[in-house]
Amino acid sequence: MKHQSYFDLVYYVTQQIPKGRVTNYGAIADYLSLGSARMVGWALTQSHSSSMGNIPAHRVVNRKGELSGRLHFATPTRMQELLEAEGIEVVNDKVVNFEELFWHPEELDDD
DNA sequence: TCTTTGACGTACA
DNA sequence: GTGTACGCCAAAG
Repeated sequence: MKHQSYFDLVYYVTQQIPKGRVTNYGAIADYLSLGSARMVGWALTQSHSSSMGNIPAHRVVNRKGELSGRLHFATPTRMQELLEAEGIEVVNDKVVNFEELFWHPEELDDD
């Protein structure tokens, strides 16, 4: 690891999110000490420009578990489709059992 | 350089 | 529960 922008840090953490789990912007921002959840959101807007490319941004939702960033995907329904494909229930653009599926960066529960 | 905006979150009326 | 205000900090115009 070398000097990396908060962008890369956000991308890295986002990629660590286990399949079928979700997290929110505040958790990542706090874990990386970015100081603002907006930095996470902003980084994800540029996720398509990241060197890694495949950033599972669909696993990152807001504090309410709402798919606030769905409009930034290829299609507004893309985010929900990806979540449902991982076994996550989405109703009315919100994650069902969000608290149960919530994942914290510190847990790093691989598998 | 200044102003506005933003995939957020918390506080308060 | 809803609406408004503010903090946070970076990018775009």
